[in-house]
Amino acid sequence: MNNYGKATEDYLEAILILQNKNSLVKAIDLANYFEYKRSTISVAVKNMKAAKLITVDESHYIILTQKGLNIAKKTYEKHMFFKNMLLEAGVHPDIAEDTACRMEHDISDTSFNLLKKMKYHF
Amino acid sequence: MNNYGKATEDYLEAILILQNKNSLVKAIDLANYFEYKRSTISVAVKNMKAAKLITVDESHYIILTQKGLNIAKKTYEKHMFFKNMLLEAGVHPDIAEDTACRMEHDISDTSFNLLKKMKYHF
DNA sequence: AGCGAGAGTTAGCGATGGCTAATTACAGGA
DNA sequence: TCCTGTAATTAGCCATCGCTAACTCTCGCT
Repeated sequence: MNNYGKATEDYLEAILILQNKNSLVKAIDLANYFEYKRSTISVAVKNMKAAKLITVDESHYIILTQKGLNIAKKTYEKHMFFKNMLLEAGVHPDIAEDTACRMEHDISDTSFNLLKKMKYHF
Repeated sequence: MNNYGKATEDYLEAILILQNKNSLVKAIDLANYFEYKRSTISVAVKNMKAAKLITVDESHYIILTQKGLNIAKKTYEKHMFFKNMLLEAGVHPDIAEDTACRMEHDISDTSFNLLKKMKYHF
C-alpha cells in the first residue's frame, strides 16, 4: 500500500537531484542520469504520474507532487547516510554510490531515524 | 558471473543456520523457515544444485558444497553485522532481522570488510 | 513545404522470484 | 496389501523492472 518499489524511489530521488541542479527536468534527463533507455523512463513516468507522485506539464516537464517530494527527500537522505558511511570506511566512491543506491531502499523511515541518532553515539 | 541472486544467498544462509541447529536439512525445513511454499523451495533447490552450490543425497538431504558454504558464511556474517547495528540503534528485533536480510545482499565482500574494520574506529 | 534529429510512447521479451494447482513418490499404520 | 499423509515436483501465473524494435510527435533548418 505504502511501497512504490525501488525503481520509483530511485526515480523520485533523481528528479529531486536534477531539479536542484537544472531546475527543469524531463524524461530524457532521467534517461541520461541512469543510462537507461528512453522507453524505460517513459513507462516509469507514466506509473509515477498515475500514482500521483509527479505531474507532467504540456511541455513534458516533470514536477514532484508533495507526496513524491517527501519520498524523494527521504530516499536522498538515506542515500547520503549510507554513502557517507561507506566513504568513511574507505570504499571507492563509485562503489559507495552504487551500494548506497541499493541500501537506501532496505530500511524503513523509523529504523533509519534510529540509525541516524545512533551515529553520534558510537 | 559471480552473483547468484538474493534469493539464493538467503537459501544458502538458511541452510547453514539450520545445519548448525539440526545437522540435517531438507527442502521442507527451508519452506518452514521462510514460510514459503514447498514448490518455491523445490525450484530453488534445483537451481542451487545446478549451480553446484549444494548437493542433494538420495534421501533429499541438502549439503552445502565448498562454494555454497563460502557464500553462506559470508552472507551470514553480513546479516549479523547489519542486524547488530540495527539492534544497537534500538530497532525492534523482528524489523532488524528483516532489514538485515535485505541489506546483506547489497554490499560486496570488499566493501563489507572495510565496513567491519571501521566499526571499531568510530 | 519538407526533411531529419531528438524525445516520447507502445508492445512485447526475458530474468528474478514468489504463488497456486495438479501430479508423483514414498513411508508407516490398519 | 492398501491407504493416507507428508514431501517433492512440475507447469503455468503474476509482479517488478530492465531491454529492443518500431512508431509518433514536434521542432528547427534549408
